[in-house]
Amino acid sequence: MNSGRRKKIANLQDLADLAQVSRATASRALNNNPRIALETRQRLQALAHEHGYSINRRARDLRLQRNSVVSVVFMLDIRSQQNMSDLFFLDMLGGIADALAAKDYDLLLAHAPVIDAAKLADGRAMTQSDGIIFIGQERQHAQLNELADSNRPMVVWGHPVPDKRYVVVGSDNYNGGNQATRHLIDTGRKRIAFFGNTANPENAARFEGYRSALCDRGIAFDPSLHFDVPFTMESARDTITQLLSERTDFDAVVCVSDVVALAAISAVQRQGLSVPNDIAVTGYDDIGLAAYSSPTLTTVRQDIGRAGELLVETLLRMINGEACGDTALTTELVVRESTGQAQSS
Amino acid sequence: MNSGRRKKIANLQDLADLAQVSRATASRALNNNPRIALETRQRLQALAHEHGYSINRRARDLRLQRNSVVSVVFMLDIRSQQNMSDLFFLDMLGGIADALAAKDYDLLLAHAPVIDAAKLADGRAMTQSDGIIFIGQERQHAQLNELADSNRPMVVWGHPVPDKRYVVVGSDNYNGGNQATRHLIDTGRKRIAFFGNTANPENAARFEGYRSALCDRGIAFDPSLHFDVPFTMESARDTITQLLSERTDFDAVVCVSDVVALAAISAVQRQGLSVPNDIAVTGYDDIGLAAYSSPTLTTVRQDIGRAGELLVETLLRMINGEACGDTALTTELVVRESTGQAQSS
DNA sequence: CTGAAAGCGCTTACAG
DNA sequence: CTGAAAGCGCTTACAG
Repeated sequence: MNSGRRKKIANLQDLADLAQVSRATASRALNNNPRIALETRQRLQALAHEHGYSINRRARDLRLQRNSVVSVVFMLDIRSQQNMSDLFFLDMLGGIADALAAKDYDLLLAHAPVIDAAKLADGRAMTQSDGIIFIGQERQHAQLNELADSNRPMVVWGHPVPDKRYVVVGSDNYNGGNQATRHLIDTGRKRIAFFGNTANPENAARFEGYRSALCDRGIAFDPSLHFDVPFTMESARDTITQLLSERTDFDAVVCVSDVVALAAISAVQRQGLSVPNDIAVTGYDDIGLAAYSSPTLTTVRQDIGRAGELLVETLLRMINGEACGDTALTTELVVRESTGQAQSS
Repeated sequence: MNSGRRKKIANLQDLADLAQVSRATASRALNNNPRIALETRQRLQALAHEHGYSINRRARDLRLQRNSVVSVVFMLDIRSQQNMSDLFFLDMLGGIADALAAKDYDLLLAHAPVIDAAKLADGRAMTQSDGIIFIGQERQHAQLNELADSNRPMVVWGHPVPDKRYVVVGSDNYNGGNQATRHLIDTGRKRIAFFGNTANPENAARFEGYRSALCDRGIAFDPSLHFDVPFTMESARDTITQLLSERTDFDAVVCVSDVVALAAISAVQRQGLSVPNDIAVTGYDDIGLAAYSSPTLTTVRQDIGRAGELLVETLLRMINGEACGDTALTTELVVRESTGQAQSS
């Protein structure tokens, strides 16, 4: 008759005592090691479950010299709702979380709006994880390169910049920009502007796609139709409103993001013009709202949940010592109301 | 002459060897223990920094019998952009991340769209962290109660339900609903509808605030003006469009969220009516887009970054053994274009 | 098929 | 002011 049967099982030793086996056997049983008799394994596993015991991962990982942790570093300021495309990143975060969970890795979330390479290199995200995923490459390229030199597994969401020393997963930005522009040309637009700041590598590639689409269709590129527009909703609308009050000698605009596109639509409408009748507009990202604006937004979509998975797959391969190349996700043009057939000309 | 001066410092022993002290002294020095000579401390700290060594948290935490980890469980499906108010949660996540970092806790992110109490109770989020923050109370109240019985520190973002056994931090929903409704009455609206599903406790409280505002101003509550509307943008617009085709015998509507409000505006406009001239609309949350819709949206705002901090503060107090009560965040009405003064009547 | 023992990297009471 | 030793909870080569 065992007394104290309901005693709290706090560690492997307690469980082993209860089952009348050694700690080693208990460990093997819980890890389903085939060297242990099946019956013993099942008995131990049932016992563990019954008493709500599960292996202490901290101790296991210490012993196994690993972390089972992947850090995700958000290099955007997520504490401001200005940048609507953050929504896009939440979706990606969900994809990453699910993919990591499937591989039994923990997701350590770090928020580092301004990346301080030296500080980050010393920090936990870097030193106590098996690898890192960086979200929001933006203009922090130099610091990322610096971190890459530490030779720890890392992968960055963004666009491959020529002298980068890290692995990148991102959208096929060139093709995305190209698709949007071709669609506008094909629906009869003649003077197509480009809205967006091309200091950002992703935007620069979208811009290249735009230029070559024009070229392919025999339309001369007019540099005066490239307008630098801020990335946030707030300033984008002001800038575009200002711009439209000065000139509207274009019949379409390719925007670098849905946020910018929505700002553009709003500004065009305030100017008393119609989208798409007077000016057609395309976005990029296909955020949830794109299907619900008035008019609904034609945009370049990518499977962002899949992007999260891909980031994880790539990182895990690197953790396992494989060499990995960059990946560009396929883009797809989603045609909605903001780009109807050109009316005149 | 030390040879191998650039040898990799992998642990405390290496550092101690290099500095010609014992492991114990090295440990105390890095933890800035005043029992160690100041000079020794500084020397060791400099050495650690120089060689890029930092204490292995896994080992430290194992020894210290703690985790230094807080789990954040997202009970929403973040992998779908339908629910625009997710944006709201990303912002909250930022607040949580920053508050935890300030307290030297790691943030373990778990995505559990459908919460399985039994599974979660066994899982890492629960067993290997010092406490848990749940985001997205919604209708998972029963499971949360079940988890609460494990007596582990946990705090939930949501609304205090009568028989709950967990600590809640949330918006002052009653007051929020009340503010919005009073504002509509004060600007001359007579027949004010309510859009939203009140099975959700937060929404139910907002509804109560709406009802009592009517009552206070001597307006009879008309149950036929309460419409159940789905929470997602997609279905909300369809439902409201359908609704408006049947009846429009109201001149204002209090919506349970900005998402619903934006859907409502869009549906009203499709009906050929004007917001706010024919129907005024209020939202809830003040998501980034609220300031950029057409018309811009009058809504109930709460300081969501502060909400994140509050969740963390509360949880940390519980981890330290304090008993904690619920907290309701102050709400603030932000008046924009969607609720101009009533034109007629 | 199972167990005794060593050791992952740390911290701290105890001793000096 | 500093060190030797024990131990946090686990896993695994080695031995039987």
